[in-house]
Amino acid sequence: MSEQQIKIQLPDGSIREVAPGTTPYDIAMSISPRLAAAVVVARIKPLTPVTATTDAGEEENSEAAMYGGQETGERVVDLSAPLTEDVALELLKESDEAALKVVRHSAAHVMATAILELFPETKLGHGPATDQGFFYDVYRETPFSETDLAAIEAKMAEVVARDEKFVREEESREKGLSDYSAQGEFMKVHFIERFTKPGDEISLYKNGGFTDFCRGPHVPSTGRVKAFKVTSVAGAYWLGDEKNQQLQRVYGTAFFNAKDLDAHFKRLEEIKARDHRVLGKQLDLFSIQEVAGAGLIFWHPKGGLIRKTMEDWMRDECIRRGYEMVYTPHIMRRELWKISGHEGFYGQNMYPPMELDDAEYRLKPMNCPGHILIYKNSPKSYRDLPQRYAELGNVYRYERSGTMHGLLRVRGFTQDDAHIFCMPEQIESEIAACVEFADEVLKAFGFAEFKVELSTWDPKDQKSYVGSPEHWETAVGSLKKVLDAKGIPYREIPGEAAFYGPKIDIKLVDVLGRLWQLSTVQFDFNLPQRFELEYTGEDGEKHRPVMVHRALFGSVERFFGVLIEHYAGAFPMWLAPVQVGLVPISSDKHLDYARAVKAKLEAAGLRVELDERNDPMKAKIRDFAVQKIPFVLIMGDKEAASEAVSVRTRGKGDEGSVALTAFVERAKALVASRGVGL
RNA sequence: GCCGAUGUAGCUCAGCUGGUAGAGCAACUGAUUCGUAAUCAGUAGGUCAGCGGUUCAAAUCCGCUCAUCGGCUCCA
Repeated sequence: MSEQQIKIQLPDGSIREVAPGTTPYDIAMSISPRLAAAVVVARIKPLTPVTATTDAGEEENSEAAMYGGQETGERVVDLSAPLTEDVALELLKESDEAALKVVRHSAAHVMATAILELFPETKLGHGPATDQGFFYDVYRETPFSETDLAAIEAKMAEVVARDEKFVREEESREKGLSDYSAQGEFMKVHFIERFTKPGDEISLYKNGGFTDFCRGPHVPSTGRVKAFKVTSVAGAYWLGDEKNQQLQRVYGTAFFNAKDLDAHFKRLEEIKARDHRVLGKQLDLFSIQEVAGAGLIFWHPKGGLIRKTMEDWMRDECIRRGYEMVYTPHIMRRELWKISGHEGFYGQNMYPPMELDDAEYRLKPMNCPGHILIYKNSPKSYRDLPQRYAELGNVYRYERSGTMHGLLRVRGFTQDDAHIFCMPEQIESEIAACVEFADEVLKAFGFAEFKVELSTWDPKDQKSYVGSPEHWETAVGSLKKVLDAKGIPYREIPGEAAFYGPKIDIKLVDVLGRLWQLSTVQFDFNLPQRFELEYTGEDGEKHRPVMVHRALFGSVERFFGVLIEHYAGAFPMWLAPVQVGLVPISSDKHLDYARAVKAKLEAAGLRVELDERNDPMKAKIRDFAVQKIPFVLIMGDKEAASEAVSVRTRGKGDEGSVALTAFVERAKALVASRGVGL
């Protein structure tokens, strides 16, 4: 058999016949030595369908999953990996995204090499590539300091300079286990036990004196890790469980060249410049104050104005779509939370009870029970359904102290919450309407793209959920049916559902391509039962309604935070707290005209600010520009004489003088269109 | 909650090994009246996050608390 040639298909479709054991590197060399020097790793895909999975790789093996495609047998391998069967071969150069992940993973090995040379007592966890770079989880009594990180980075440069080859070796699982146990490498032992089974050969990668249990692949040698940086260190729990010991997660990033590395840090700076916490301060939109408490938001006048605009839009849209606006109390008796089940299932996230004369009260973490009480307050007939109650409801949730983050993760927030009570046969059309509404919300606020996740329960952990398996099955079924009918692609995530039912989560994609969880449409078959909700059917009998719980902004605070970052504070005209800034060229001569212009603009419903200071015109223009005001109108002798304004548009600059009436029309039209551009 | 870092004027920050706080911008006052991103000068502004300790002396050293930042975890 060994004499038999194997077929290698190249991307252009051509086929080469080579001896088994030939490596991708050999093939690259045979094409051109320059190609061989440029390639990093190879992607192979068996030409004949795979019959069995090649290895014990479990799905949880994230490092394996990263290089994915087990179904097709497609995988990324070392250039030095001997080819043993007919495959389609793709030689991946540095520009390939898969190659980037490989070099980052190799960088993690380089970092581990450096760490062990400097701090030999350190025990290793794992070191995967991430979207941003890589990390290595390690255990060491003393935490690494900033200087340690600098030393690690310097040592890494030495390891790279040594240009050590990454060599793959295999040995028996038993030997690996006993060696690692002897060295006290408890984490490596765990990984071997978890990702391999008795009798397997395990793979090790060596570079110089460093060996790591690793699935690979790697770049050919450490010298290929050309541009890297150790960025930070943070705590992480072993296996993500806070009951376990705390590891140190040392973060870094790596690229094939310094240019990409620089671009990466430039992008981080751009993200920082868009940070809603930074812009919130600069543009005076909101604050969080230590005396008041963490995670509690103060909306300043300008942020408040944007919020009002968002809320007005949302309320109008709800009413147009057949919802009715309701209001429910912020605190309610503890008894209610016992009935709803929140006391048991959600208690640890609720603020503790307040003792009053008559009973204990708790702040609401959700609006559902309030809406249910409204439903229950009068008998309902099938003719009344669906009932759609909407509320911009303030809820309070106890978030752990280390978890707050600007507007994105807070303790008190406003949900644009609604609950739909309907008959089972109405459920699919109601969910479909919710999904359409969510789509409309995202479009209206300028987000073009979104991703959908369907969260279902974990059947192995039934005690964490309420409802019978049949309930879950039908509920998940109707959510899927709606998504399928609309042709919306989605990812199903078992175990991610709320305790009371499955849900559709919609994550929007912002201008920088980041994902944000906002809209959610949740099925709830728990509360109707607990509150014994019913309606009288056509048959005169009592029936139980079905309940849908949905929030589209999700949280007004979070949505606002994402909006700030999406627009980098340069809000479209309809949302801008100040739409027009007025600059009189001379604050003596032109002030009267400027005031008259202001009055006219305000009469047209525009939000205007007039800078009356005795400062030079340029300074006033600059101040308005820094505040990212859409239009700045400059007025001097020429304008005053002809009822005109000189228009300076954000992002465009000086557009010259136009008649005041013409500008008013333009501005009004822009606001009415809710357009993003100016 | 956990690991690490940070907290100085409204904002951005400086303040070495302890000797009693400083700049730029903003604010205020005055001068300037200007054609598309920072006019000039002056004035005022700080319990150095809070509490406690060490010391003749603490922004600085130590402890605790609070908050923020980067992560873990969790979620709207």
